[in-house]
Amino acid sequence: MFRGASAITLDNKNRITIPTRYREELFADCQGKMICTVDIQHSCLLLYPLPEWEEIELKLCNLSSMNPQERLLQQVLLGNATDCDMDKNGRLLLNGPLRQHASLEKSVMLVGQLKKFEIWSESAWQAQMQQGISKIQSGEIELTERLLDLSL
Amino acid sequence: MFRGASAITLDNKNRITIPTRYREELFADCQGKMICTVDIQHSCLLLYPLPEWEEIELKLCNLSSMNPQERLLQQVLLGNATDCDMDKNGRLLLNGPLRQHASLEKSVMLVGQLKKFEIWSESAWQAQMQQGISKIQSGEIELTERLLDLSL
DNA sequence: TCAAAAAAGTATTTTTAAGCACTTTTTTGA
DNA sequence: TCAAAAAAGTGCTTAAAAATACTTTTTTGA
Repeated sequence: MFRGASAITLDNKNRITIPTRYREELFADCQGKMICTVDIQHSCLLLYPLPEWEEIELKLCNLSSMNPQERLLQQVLLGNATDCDMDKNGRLLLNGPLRQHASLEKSVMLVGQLKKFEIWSESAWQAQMQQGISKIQSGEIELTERLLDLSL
Repeated sequence: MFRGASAITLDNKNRITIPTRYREELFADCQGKMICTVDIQHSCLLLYPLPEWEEIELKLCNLSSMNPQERLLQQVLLGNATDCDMDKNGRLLLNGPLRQHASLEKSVMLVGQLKKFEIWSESAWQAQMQQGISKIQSGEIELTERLLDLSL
């Protein structure tokens, strides 16, 4: 399970270094083999250990390609899915389309979200956190059954 | 079970010293391994012994990332969740984003809240206590079933 | 006044990032 | 079609920064 946000840099070969504290778990999960694709709600990327991604692929496989919305999801998610293998120094290469979707420049955030990571540009992540917290504090969120169950 | 508020200081390496009276219990619970994240209602931090936090993580895991509100909560809580291990002097390091969320400067309050701690800037804590008590005394709080059941 | 705890200061280790060199693949032009 | 050049990918090394450990000083409370 991954958690926490780390500020990292995209080097001039378009690689990011995975923080060392995640590497052991990643090698156990997937020998460093991961899949990166675009997020459909935000300008960020999603990074999955291969076995996790394969479960998602199964679900995508069960969508109907006759339903335009379901097909669109398949196209976007699968079309952007890229194999990213950690190199011997714990780095991942991010290709152009992925970087563009998330507007990645030099300063990048890698955010642990349990079974996956999110990859954000630093400025976009900070904006997301600020407006997220103010949204929650101002009561703009509807408390679903599941949320009420969440006593912190 | 933790209770009571302690005034402590944030040193110039951004560490806080956990009062000694909590240390024995913390070592028994989690060998000093704790998770700190932001509070979503106030400008303060929440500090959990690892096993307590893992229960919350399980609940967060069952939220739907397709629902924007549920996903936002995951992002805020998990994205800010930071491993904090007590060092041999019983200290914890607090990173930048956490300190900023709670506006922590030198004077900090560590407040025991049963299974977790809250971390406040001293001034924010005093304000919260003052207006909290006056709110309760002026009857501004709605008495729910659960509150009526609470005979002090 | 003494002892224990907290805070501050110092040193060491680990981690990250940046620079450089080498290899492989792709493109281009003869 | 082939060879040369360019581009892209990979790996290693060094230097800076951050985290961690250790020690000393100061404060607090008994």
